[in-house]
Amino acid sequence: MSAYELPKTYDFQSTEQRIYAMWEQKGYFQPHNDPNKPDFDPSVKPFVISIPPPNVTGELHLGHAMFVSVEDLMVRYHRMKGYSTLWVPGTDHAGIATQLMVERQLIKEGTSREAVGREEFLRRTWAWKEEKGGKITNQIRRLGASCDWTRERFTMDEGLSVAVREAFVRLYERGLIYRGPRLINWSPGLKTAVSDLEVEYSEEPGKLYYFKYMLSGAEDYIPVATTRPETILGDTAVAVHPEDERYQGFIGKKVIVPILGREIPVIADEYVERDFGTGALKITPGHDPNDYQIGHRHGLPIISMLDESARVNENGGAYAGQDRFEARKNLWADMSAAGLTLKEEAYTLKVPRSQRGGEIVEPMISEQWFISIAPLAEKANLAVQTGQVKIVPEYFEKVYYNWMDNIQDWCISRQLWWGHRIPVWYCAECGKQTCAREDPSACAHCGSTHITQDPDVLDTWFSSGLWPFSTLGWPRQTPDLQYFYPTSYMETGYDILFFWVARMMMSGLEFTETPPFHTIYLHGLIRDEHGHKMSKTKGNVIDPLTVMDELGTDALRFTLLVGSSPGKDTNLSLKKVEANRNFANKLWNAARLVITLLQKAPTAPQGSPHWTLADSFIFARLKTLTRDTERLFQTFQYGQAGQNIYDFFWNDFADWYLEIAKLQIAQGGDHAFYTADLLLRTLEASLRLLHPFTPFVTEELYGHLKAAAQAHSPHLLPQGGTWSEALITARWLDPLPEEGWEEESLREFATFQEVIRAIRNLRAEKNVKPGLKLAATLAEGEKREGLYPSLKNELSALAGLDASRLQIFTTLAEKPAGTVSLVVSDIEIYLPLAEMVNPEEERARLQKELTEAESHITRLEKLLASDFAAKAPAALVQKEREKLAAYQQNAQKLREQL
RNA sequence: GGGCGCGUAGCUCAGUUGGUUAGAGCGCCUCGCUUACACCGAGGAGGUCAGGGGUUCGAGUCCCUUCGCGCCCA
Repeated sequence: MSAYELPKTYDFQSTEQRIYAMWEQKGYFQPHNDPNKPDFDPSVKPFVISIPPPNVTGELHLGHAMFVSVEDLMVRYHRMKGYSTLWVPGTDHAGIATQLMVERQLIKEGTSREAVGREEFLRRTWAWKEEKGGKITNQIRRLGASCDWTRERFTMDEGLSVAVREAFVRLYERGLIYRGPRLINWSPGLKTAVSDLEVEYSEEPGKLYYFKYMLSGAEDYIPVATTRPETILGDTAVAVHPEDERYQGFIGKKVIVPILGREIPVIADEYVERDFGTGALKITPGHDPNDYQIGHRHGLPIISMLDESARVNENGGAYAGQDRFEARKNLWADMSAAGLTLKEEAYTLKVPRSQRGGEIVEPMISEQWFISIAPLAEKANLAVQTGQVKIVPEYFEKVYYNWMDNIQDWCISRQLWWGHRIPVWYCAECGKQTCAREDPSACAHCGSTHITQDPDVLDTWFSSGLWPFSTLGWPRQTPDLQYFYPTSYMETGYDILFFWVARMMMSGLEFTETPPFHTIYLHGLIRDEHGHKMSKTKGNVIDPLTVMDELGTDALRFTLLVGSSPGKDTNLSLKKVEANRNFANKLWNAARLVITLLQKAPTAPQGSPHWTLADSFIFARLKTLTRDTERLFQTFQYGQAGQNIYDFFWNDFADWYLEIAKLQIAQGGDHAFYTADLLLRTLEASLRLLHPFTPFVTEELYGHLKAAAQAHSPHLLPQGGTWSEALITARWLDPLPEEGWEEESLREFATFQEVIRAIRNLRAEKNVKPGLKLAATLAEGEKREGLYPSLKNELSALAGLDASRLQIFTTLAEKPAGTVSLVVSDIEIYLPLAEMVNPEEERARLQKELTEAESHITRLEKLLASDFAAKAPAALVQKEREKLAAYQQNAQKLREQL
């Protein structure tokens, strides 16, 4: 017999790349039922996920590792279930980030974006993308992502650009896109508009400045407080609360803007908080969103006092040309000199900072493109309300509604070069706009050829919003689009629910008249082991690539998937990953043992199987596991599912069944054959259930197990009867139904485990030498007559008894002399340890057990005498009655010992 | 200000239609290199499930409330 042997530890480093290459090369990542091929069967159900496209400039971080782990699990599960599974990968062009990167390179070369010009800049950006853009996708491959790389997309690809163009033109034609001056968030560093969503408000120490707004033609003044004195230059009113007695007399009068000397009105508005500051509010509609609205209500003029670099412009009088913070200092100093200041107070500001780079953004009036979003939002809201689209976890539905109900028009233009250019041309002669699917050569209104295209590009999220259908070929009705769309799940982090998911919902409903997916699964964010956000400054960043190098991809994936639940943040520690590396090794070694054992078994059975108690136990447990796993997968509780499989494999299978199986194999004959058969089936089933979690080690072991089994015997087959070419495409193990015999086997095996634990416990307590085999006498009780004699070997081996000196009786008339007794349920065990123990201590031990049993008896008697018996489900009551009977028997046996 | 969530063993967390004696990993204590695994095995200590009230035969789980913490939106 040529022995099939495995190395002593699982070497993930030599395995992962090889396995991934094999999967990809064999085409397993592609849907098995492809609408572009002649044998396509439209009746086969597809399962589709579009990847949340990472930035093409990106580097792998744990957020990526998380979504890849979850999505790959979903995809592998459905693939094994027989769906025609498609996971579409790709990247987005990340307008700002990519442009910055290329600009930085240009600056290093001593030139600049402006110097090389738009065309050359774009050429260089594409060159950069071609050269370096593949990095993130290769890193995603390392995570084991089983996406169809033949369908990889990029938001700036020709096809996706056509989609963007089509979407823009359609919205334009429907009148949902407009251009105009509005208050937007401006990035002075990047010189572009940024989305409201891309602004974070950080609490920072600052000051509240109190000063005088002098009444025109009088000595009186209104005290006003502000956090940003420089914006005084753009003030167009002072507002007070209409019911504020202090300022009643001022309403309708004029006040004078400090230093500049402009006259502005005092207005009354209920927005003003009387308790804040002085209760009088300066209004700067050109540089504050709330003031902007108040300005609108009162028809106030809007003054922009900053230019695109956030320097004071010509409206700032003497301060023109100064930076915003410089102007703040100077203006305040001048006001102070003029006797217009009152005081300064420490105050915590909420400073608006750009998510990218942390620069302080400036609310400014600017000419931008917008989408009238309300009509789209309404449909998107309805799709969730009607249950067409489900959000997991459910409580995020409220967050979604809340946002949709308060949605603001979406500013889609960016003053960048890298991105989809706005397809609108302005005519120099008639002044009208031409918006077209194909680049026009003449004005659509007057035919003039003097037209110029709008210089702006679209927000990257505009193209990402089309992702689920643009990647499948939309607006063309491709076979992929027809078959794979709408997609199935949208899986991503809850932090981009608004940025991206909401926008896909709106775009999908608008352009394809269907929600782009039926389920939105949101995972939480990953924090460090103490729940802190990871950041470079804190130095607590965990790099997934390093983790994979050191502990293996499967360990990282399993850690991210298990112990986390949907929508909740996960704290990751390397300790956990290490524990799961150990689990992978446990799998490896259990499989190694199974392979060794099955080669020791006969190659064919002689008769039909006689299953032992241990056999029944492990199979019953496996059956329960298959049912639990299915239920948990269907309800998105992947973490719990993984935990269950882990517990089953390590505790039930490795710690208990394998130990017993060694003995059963050693017996030889049919017993050995059927043990090998069950070992194989249980292990193979475990590999299938685990494959979506830990694809590499399970695939590798599947290969070894299959080869070893096939080499040994044609009769050794997996549950279900057939081997698959590879585990990735093996059929999922469907739930195994209960047949009625399981409960008793499980109960009896649990008692057997307790007997062993009781003996081990006593041995440990009494410091019996580990190698010393004890004699023992056991009374198994009438109801299980004959069971323990059949377990003699197993009991001896596991409890450290000497099988030749182990006597088993049904009942015993009297206690053997010189022994210590143990009682488990109604089983009595006697060990010849009398000389090692103090009789008083023994009595105390037994008395303690009796007291405990009696307290249970009292509790259960009380329970069964209460309303419980009448109102609780009958099966439950019955169970409690049985428990009571068991405790009564146990107590009886204990009393006999005392 | 509006909304959402969390508080379970020393640490990090599971615990989903309410139903045994509330679990895991790590850490801790005692043993043990028994030919799958020391990335291991055996045994053990450790919890008023934040506090209070309510619903129920029965509450970590449902409701109310107090305290503490976090997040999102204004």
